[in-house]
Amino acid sequence: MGRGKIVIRRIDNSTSRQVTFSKRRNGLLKKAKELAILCDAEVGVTIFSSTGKLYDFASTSMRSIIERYNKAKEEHQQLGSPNSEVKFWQREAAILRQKLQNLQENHRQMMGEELSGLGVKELQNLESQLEMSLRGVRIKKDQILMNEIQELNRKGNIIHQENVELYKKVNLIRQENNELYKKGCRWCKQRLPSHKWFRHWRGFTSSSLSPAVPATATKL
Amino acid sequence: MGRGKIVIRRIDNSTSRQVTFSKRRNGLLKKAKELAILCDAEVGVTIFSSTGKLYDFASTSMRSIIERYNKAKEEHQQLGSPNSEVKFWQREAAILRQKLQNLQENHRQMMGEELSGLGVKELQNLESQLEMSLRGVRIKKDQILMNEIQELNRKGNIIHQENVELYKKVNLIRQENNELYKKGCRWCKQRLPSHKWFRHWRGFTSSSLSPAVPATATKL
DNA sequence: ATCTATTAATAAGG
DNA sequence: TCCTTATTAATAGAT
Repeated sequence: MGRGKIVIRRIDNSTSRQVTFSKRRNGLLKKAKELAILCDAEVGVTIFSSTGKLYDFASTSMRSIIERYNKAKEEHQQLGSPNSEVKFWQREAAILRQKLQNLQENHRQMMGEELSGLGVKELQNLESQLEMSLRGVRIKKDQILMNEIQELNRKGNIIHQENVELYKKVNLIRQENNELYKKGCRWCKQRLPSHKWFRHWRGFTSSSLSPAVPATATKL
Repeated sequence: MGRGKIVIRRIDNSTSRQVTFSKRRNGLLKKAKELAILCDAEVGVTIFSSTGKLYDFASTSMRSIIERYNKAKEEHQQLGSPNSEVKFWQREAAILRQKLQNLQENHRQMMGEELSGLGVKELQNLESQLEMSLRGVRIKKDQILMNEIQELNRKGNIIHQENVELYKKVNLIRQENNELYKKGCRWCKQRLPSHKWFRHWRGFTSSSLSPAVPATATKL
């Protein structure tokens, strides 16, 4: 798979050996990953270059793979390990692995995967389960959305009320203003033309407005 | 590098997954060997199939590779050490327990349980996932049902054909009968009234009927 | 298991 | 190491 065919034998030229190592190492690691994903396998690869540098890949963890490897080889050789504690935890792990696998299969079917091998009856059960779940999820979602709408309406009403209050206050103050304008400034007794009046006048005291502008009004 | 392009994602169909595993496992091991030879590297590959079967390759020996790996990683916890082994399996069990818990939570949500705590966005994702699954399940189910209907139709047609053939045969034999009746009994030369004729006559030979009543006709 | 069309890996060269 | 390209090798899908 290159410009020419090669024989599988140590590459003499150290530069091309290094180049080939780099390419094929990447290729091997990639293929290992793919195998693990495609086929749901636990795969570990360990590579030491001729210069002693380490490259590795583990679909789970190298430790787990090495332990599993040792265990698999152990079973082939010696069946009697004296350590009962280790055995206990190994059994525990095996049980959990089994449970995980069962649940995973179940879950995959709910995800609509791995449906081959199921009969009509099983598919019907799955279908109604999914329908039920879907109904539940939709109800929950709608509930949340309805609550949000309700809450928004509530806040809207409050704000509307506040607006009404503010309008009243504004009108009240406008009237007061007009009266003051007619009388002239109560402090300096001046009468000014209407367009200069607002600059001259010092404004409302803060206490005259604040009750109508509560903090909630700014939340939205 | 096959008849079509594939995405690297777990293969759903267990048969093709098994076939692909077989092919790619061999490919990976071959490539590992080639890398070791071509580039003078120390290479180890460990593969556990999803069914737990072990496949491995070591250019030198797995023990040597593991030891070198441990040294390189500066992990001096020897893997045969019983003390650390217990700890390893304890951690392994804890990890599996955690995974199981996570998957369980996920699965429960897909079952429409434990929905509180989810936001609108998450609920929407769940909803569309469920819709997708449901579509898949229904398609699968319909497929099976359609196939069954087709098969029944096929069988129905075959039986209908057989019926037609049988009718022909019956008519033929009825004619033959009539002729025999007119001529009188060929064994005893008697002529009997029509209503006594059938009792008298010994019946068809079995070979005259059997070709028209094949085994398939009784299958339904 | 075998076949083969197609894709993926990679040898050679820069 | 990266890029390009011609060529071989791997393999997906079918049988």
